[in-house]
Amino acid sequence: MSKGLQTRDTALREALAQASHVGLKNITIGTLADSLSMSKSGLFAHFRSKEQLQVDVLDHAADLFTRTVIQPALKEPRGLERLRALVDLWLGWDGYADWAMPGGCIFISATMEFDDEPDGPVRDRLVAQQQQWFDSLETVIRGAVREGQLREDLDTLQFAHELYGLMLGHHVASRLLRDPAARERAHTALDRLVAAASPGAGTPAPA
Amino acid sequence: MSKGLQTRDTALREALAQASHVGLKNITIGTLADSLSMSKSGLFAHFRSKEQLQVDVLDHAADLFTRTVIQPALKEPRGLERLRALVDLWLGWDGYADWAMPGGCIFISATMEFDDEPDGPVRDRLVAQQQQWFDSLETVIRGAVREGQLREDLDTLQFAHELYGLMLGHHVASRLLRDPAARERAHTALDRLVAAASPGAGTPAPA
DNA sequence: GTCAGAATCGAACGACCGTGCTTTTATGGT
DNA sequence: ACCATAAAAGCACGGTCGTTCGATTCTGAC
Repeated sequence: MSKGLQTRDTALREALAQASHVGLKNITIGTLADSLSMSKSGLFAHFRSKEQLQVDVLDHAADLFTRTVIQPALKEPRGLERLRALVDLWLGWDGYADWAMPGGCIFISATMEFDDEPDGPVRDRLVAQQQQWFDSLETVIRGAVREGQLREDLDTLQFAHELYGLMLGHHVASRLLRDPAARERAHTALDRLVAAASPGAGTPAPA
Repeated sequence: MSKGLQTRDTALREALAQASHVGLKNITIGTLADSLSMSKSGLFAHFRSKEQLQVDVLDHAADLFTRTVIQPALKEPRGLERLRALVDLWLGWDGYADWAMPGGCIFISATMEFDDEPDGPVRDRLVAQQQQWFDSLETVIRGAVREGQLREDLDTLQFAHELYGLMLGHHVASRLLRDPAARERAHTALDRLVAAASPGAGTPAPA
């Protein structure tokens, strides 16, 4: 790898770490340069604008997410086992303290920062990534359906959304409220979610 | 109301609106002053620091939340009816477009901004508010238990957390993904949550 | 070892940041 | 109508922001 690409990579790693706890909007070329013992302008040259840096950080994070969450989960046998592995890896990702993302999942914080922003390169990329993530979730869920472990007529997209909500709840409980029971609560919620989608479960309740 | 308090109130209203879409961290005395056709220093005098302004904005939002969500819900008969009313009002609150909070629920965005911040006046206030909100949720849920509409041995705190996760999911679906089905999905999730907690429902599934 | 090109630096820019001070203007009780 | 006081304005400060540009140093193929 050429010197330039190597520096760029190091910079992105540090930028991700900083973005995870001050927010993607609030990373600063100057602060980042200091952390890397570089000049502002020297660092700046690698990305041609702050906006581009933000997009690159998102891409870097997505790569990392794929390698540390999605791919390992795909090694588990298809079905509920894979789904549970995915959730566990996901919970681990959100708690990636000390290295990579001391401030917790960057996609969650970036979502809240850019959700009501007008369209733009950063928001667009983020939306695309999240939609792709929902696709992956649905695929894994459908795997469990095909294995006969979840019921045939399950609304897999709804399931994916509820799973996502569960993870968001975990994020708040563990990070803001610092609740030691957060992880256990997430598992409980997942169990209930799976139970309601099991082939045995009757059509639920009155509206 | 004296002139000073009136100005202060107007300022807080505007500050809340701006904070809801640039984030509580990123509101600016200067921008805020311009929006109010005031001088920076004239506005600044009302709050003695930016940090104090942020705390005051949170308090202002909490007041508004109590008046528009909690109190109206308390007019419904205790039990599931009240719980569903609360959720509907809550969904409305998160979509308070055009006035008050064009950027969606400020507590959600503030949570993501301050979750991994060290303790401080702003974070502390936010945590206290959220914990109080969880208490209110639990109280309403317990009301449904006492009415015999939810089962006796229900873990009401777990229920509250899952309900909160559901709302967070709605926030993402409606604001980031702009999914028109977001509200319907939230209702579906609530139905499932209630169904699983109904007195009829058997002890769910294998671990 | 040379030399083109890549990588980095240093200095500067205009703009805006939060905050402190002093002065001007508006308010409202008497 | 007066006047103490409250509210707002004006101005300045040191700092940081993203970005530009020209000069400098380093890298790596030949």
